[in-house]
Amino acid sequence: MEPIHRQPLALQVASRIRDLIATDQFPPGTPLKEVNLCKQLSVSRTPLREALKQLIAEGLVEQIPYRGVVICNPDQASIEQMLELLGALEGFAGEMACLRATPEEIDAIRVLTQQMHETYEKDERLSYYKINQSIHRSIVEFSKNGELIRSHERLNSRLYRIRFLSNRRTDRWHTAIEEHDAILRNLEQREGLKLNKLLREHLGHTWTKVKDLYDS
Amino acid sequence: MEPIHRQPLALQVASRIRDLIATDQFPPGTPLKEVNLCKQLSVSRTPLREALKQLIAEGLVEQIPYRGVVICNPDQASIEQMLELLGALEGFAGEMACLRATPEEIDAIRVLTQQMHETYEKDERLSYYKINQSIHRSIVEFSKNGELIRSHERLNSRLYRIRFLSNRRTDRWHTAIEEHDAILRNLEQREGLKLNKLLREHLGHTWTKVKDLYDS
DNA sequence: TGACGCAACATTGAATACAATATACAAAAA
DNA sequence: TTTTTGTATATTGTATTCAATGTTGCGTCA
Repeated sequence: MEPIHRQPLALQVASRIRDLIATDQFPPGTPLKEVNLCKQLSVSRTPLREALKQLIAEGLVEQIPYRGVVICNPDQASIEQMLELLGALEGFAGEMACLRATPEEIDAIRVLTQQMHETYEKDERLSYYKINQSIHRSIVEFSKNGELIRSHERLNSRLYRIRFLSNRRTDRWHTAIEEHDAILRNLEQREGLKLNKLLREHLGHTWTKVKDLYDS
Repeated sequence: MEPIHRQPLALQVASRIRDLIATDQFPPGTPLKEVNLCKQLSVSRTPLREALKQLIAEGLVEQIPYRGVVICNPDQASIEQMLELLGALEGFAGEMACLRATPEEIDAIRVLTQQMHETYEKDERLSYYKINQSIHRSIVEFSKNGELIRSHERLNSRLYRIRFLSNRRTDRWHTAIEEHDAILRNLEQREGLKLNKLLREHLGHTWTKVKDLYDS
């Protein structure tokens, strides 16, 4: 029988702060003062500090001894590296998915890709963004490798904000859709190596989009 | 001038426990009682708890609410998944290293590979193991991707113990050496794709070694 | 004899209190 | 006026205390 999952306070606090970062309510550079946050979240310092430790381990915030923790503001170089790694992870996941995904699972990707087209027609940015994330996350899940899924999840959450910001630019939208069609095709035909390459390039394009954002 | 790096107590505690796990002084299943550990390490519960939070985030230990922390005992399936991911990371790192490693860095790999041969001649297991780790870590470093390096480091530390245990078996030793020669050759000739494949297979063989250990 | 319930104990979760360290500002000296 | 130094204050690091929860064992009753 399914056991009941408890949620220690520290975990709840951690995910709350994670959301606040992802939605840019705590933009990079924001100092996280313990006593302030304690009041705002109405918890004591102990669970808050444990939550912060977790976020540090995830790389979302950084800590300087006796000077508190601040939201990380990754520079261009680290973002490029993160996206490069994310591409490698997704590419490999795609390759494994070609071996391990069930036909039903591939159907799900087909549906999502179709929905993505619809958001494009209707010019619905936010929906597009979310569906795009779903597709990528699903492909990774279909690799059936739990470690890979977790690594991807962690890294992706660190990039959530920056990708969201870069999503506003319209330039590459159409190309991105075409790439997703190609991704679907190669998954259907279980062309692992090609899919790997495709996904890596896809993430590489994301980097150029982000770079534009920074340069402008 | 080089700033002085401080080491908060929690970090020191974390790395100490990490070592104790890697060297099998805390074998899987060991329950980590807070008050006991506090006495042994002579720190109070707060920094210890923060250290444990970090180890949980790294996946070395797991926590059940109100029931404490125990050393993880990954089953065969998770070890296989971890090694598969490690192979993907190292493979990709190798590919990038072919693009980015300097001739001097490749020389360093050459030297290490030579030393590895010597340990084989002299039948020095422990040295072999350490040199092997050095080679793999170096290749990852030469990818010049900090995120990749950190991810690899984290995952590798979780596998440290199990790989160490499987190192005792002699069966595949000679083959492993030959594979390292091939790895060196492909790095020298900057054959990124081939090196990627090679490293992935190399880690795949590690899995069969570990599997034997479990099955016997 | 076995099962149930209760109570005492052990252990973790959370909050608070205290100590160590860094920063900011003001006063004094050059 | 500028620099330096000392002190006050804010903030984090660590220890201790209190509360909540889980477990174990014993005694009683069927």
